[in-house]
Amino acid sequence: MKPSPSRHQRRPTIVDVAQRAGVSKSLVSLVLRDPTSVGLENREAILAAMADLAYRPNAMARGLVRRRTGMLGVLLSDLSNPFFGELSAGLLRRARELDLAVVFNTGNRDPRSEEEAIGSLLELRADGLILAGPQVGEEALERAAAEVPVVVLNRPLETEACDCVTDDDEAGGRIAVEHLVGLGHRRIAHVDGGPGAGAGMRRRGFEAAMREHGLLAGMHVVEGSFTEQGGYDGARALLRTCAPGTLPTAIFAANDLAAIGVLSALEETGLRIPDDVSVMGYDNSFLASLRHVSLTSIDQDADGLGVIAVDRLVERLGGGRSHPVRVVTRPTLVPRSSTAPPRKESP
Amino acid sequence: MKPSPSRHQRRPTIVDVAQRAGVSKSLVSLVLRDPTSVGLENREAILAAMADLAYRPNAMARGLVRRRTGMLGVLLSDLSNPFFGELSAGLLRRARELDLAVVFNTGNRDPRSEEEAIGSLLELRADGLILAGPQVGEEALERAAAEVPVVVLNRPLETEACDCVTDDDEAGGRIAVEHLVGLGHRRIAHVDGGPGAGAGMRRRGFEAAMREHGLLAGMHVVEGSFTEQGGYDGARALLRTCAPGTLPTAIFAANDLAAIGVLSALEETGLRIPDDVSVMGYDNSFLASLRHVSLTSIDQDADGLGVIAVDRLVERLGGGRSHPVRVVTRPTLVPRSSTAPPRKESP
DNA sequence: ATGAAAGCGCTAACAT
DNA sequence: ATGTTAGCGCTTTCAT
Repeated sequence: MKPSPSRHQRRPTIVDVAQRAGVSKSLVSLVLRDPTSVGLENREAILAAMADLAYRPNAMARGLVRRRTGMLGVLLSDLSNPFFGELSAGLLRRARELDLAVVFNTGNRDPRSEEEAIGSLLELRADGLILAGPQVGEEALERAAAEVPVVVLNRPLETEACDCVTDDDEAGGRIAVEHLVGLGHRRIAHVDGGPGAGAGMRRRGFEAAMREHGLLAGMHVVEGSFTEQGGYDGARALLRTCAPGTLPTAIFAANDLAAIGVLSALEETGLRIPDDVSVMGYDNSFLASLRHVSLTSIDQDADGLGVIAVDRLVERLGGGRSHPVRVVTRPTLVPRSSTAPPRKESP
Repeated sequence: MKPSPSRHQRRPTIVDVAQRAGVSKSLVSLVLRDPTSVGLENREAILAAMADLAYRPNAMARGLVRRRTGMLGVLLSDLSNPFFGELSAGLLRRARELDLAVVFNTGNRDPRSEEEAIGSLLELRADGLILAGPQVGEEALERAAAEVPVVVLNRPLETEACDCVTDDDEAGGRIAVEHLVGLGHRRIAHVDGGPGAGAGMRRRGFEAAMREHGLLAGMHVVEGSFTEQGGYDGARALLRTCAPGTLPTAIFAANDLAAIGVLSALEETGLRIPDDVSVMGYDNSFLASLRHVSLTSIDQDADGLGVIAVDRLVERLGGGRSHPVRVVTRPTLVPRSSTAPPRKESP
């Protein structure tokens, strides 16, 4: 009969290891950090004892005294957006390389629960925070930054309290226009991302480039969001409001998800892509690369952003820098088969 | 001139709060757990002090003495698969409801790095582990289970050391066949998931149902994988090997991603969906629901699986159960527009 | 090269 | 109702 039914046994501590190896805890602790600093004989005894007991150092106890947990806290605004999946992949990979653990959390785009989520990461004593597209107010960001270094991703910031790394969304908007104009399009519409972070910049870039090309007359901007539904609704609105024959020959959506919504709305109306209308997205997520979709998109290298974020944070943690830093990455065009020159209408 | 340039100030401890409120640490500790058990006057003084200092309890210190961290460790086999995105959403939501933090990690489907990832979660002293589709050997699972309760998701298990919750993939395979046969299909192919967890069961369900319907003659099974590429390659193989006129009228892919690959391969050949060929996926991920895709799929309720996993784990943690449990959920059919009756060829 | 001792911030008996 | 005390498992001077 088992003593306590299937209870998990007390896990071995550093003292257990020390006893079994016949040394003091200090020596065991030393071996953990720098085995060579311990005499060969003792070292081997300790190593053996650790293996026998399946000893696993307690990161909390260590964190308590070291005042550093080796954990990075990450807030993702949205688990279901593939962009964040790719971001976390980069993040995790880099963190592992640096031997850091990552604690994820999300607030589901709700400012209140985001604050709670951040609070929870802080209670766990994450050494630093990476906030991807947070919706909380800047005061909340500053409060967090008063406790640990904070890197904010993909959200333009006023405050100097946080580091900030973001894709140049305005440039992205311009690149989209350049691509379409280069193809010969003159009537171009944008289904924007609504109030989401970065949406405004993409729209401004789009508008500015259109203006510079003297294409304001044929420009349309309709409201959308960063979801498939948003793109669908935006495209429907476009279809509804445009006089026949003045329909844009190209549509640039705020992100890939929305672009897929646009695709659907157009196809439902019997329009062919890219023959009748060209469509572009943003993010170059795996959705865009699906053969069935094959969407021309603007790549903001989510994976790379994750890596940069970790590196900036670690730089701060190491005390190597104390002034805030703004990193702005350049998006790039990834042409696929959803864009093509417009059909010749009148020569 | 700042004392130490932009260093983060020492964070207030329970002692700081106690001093400021003019009481002992114990009282502060009490207020943290049950405010009503403390005299009104002191309680208010303590609450005020906490607010003034922006005090945040140190979860590590607490965890050290309580022998419980309130953290759940979660291993995801693949960040980029939407299935896991939806799973984590359910997981996180339920965990938050129960006031538990979640620590994510991944081993990128590599057994060795998965073991490391699990080790890291264990060092952080996660109270329990949820492993979604792990690739590690059963001994590794047993070793982990010796330290904390472990719930394994979507992987059939021999060992009794872990709880195990999984979708009934074999039933899923049968459901797919029933749906297609009900529509009138007789020549049906399956692009399988290769060596991935659950792939074998789906295939077996498919084969069994085909046999029961006496459809073995028109059955094809080709190798694929849980990726778009796998589906694409599988469908190409099918197209290549089938004699003209004997091409299956329906294809069931191992998951949605693969189904999208199948879609692409068929479309490239000029085949129309569902007019020429019906296509089904598995997972009912958001991919399937994209209007542009609109894929009939088998739903295994990823979100719900996440909830169940947390609940099972918590049940163990509470000591409410010590024998292992197997939860098998029933998948359901979600019909969309990628399946339809086959074209009448010969009446 | 090794050990002793003093905490890290908190909780949980045990007093009062 | 409130204070005292003894750790939780570990690191880290400081001696030896």
